[in-house]
Amino acid sequence: MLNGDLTTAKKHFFSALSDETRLSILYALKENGSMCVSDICKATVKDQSLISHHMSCLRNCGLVNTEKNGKFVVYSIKNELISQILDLSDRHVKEMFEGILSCDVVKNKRS
Amino acid sequence: MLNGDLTTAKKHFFSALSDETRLSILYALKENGSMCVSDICKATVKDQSLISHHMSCLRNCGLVNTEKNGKFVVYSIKNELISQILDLSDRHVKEMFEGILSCDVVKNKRS
DNA sequence: TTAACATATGTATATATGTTCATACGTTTT
DNA sequence: AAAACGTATGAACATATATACATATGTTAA
Repeated sequence: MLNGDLTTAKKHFFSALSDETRLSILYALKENGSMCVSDICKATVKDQSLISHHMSCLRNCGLVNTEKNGKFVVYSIKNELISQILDLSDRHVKEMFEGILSCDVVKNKRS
Repeated sequence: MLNGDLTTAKKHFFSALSDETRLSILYALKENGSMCVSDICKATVKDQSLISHHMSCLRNCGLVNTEKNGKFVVYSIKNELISQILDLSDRHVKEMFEGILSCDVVKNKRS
C-alpha cells in the first residue's frame, strides 16, 4: 500500500463525514439501530434518489453495513470503531462549537 | 446551541480533515511535536501562502494550537482528543483501504 | 530607518461535489 | 404477466473549495 494512496483514502473517509445530509443519516442510524432506505428518507426528509447516492458514499467508505431483506435494503452503522470516532468527534465539536462557527468560511455561507 | 448549528459545526470539523494538504500537515505535526510555518512548508513541500490558509482552517476548527515565538508562529496538535480521533480514523482507513479506493469518485479522479 | 525575514490575507480561477431529474433494475403482489 | 413498490444509477447544473498570485502586516537584524 502506497503512502499517497493511504492519504487519499483518509481524505475520502473524512469527506464522507463532511456533509450535513450524510451526518444526519449516520445519526439517524445511530439512534434507530438499523433502517431501510425509505425510513431514512422519512427521518431526514430527503428524496430517495439523494439518499441512495449518499448511502453509496457511506458504504464505499466503510461507514455503514448493508443487508438485503426482500425488496428492502437495511443499513446500520458499520461497527464500534465508527461509533467511537463519531462520539469523540461529537465531544470535540461541542467543546469547540463557537470557534468553528466563527470561522470565516462558515460565516460567509450564512450571508 | 441550535441542533442545526451543531451539525454545521460537525460538517466543518470533518471538512477540515478532508483535504490531503491539511492531513499531511497534521501528520507532520504529529511526528514532530511542534513546528513553525516555514518548517511545515518544507515538510509538506508547499508554498507559504497555501500553508497559512490551511493553518487558519485548522486553527478555526480546533485541530491545532498556536503559539507565537518572536517572528515565528509555532503550531502543534491541539490535544489528546484530536490525536485519538486521528488514530482511530487511521485504524479504520487501513482496514477499509481497498474499499475506499475502489469508490467510483476516487477512481474517476485518477482517470 | 531600512532591509530582510516570517506569516497572514484578499482575490481570482479551476475543479470537486451535492442535488435534482429521469430512468433502470430487482422484488413482491395481484 | 402486469402493476406496484423499493432501491440504484447516470447526467446536468449550481455551488463550494483548494490553489496560486499579489500584497499586507508584524518582527528582527544591520
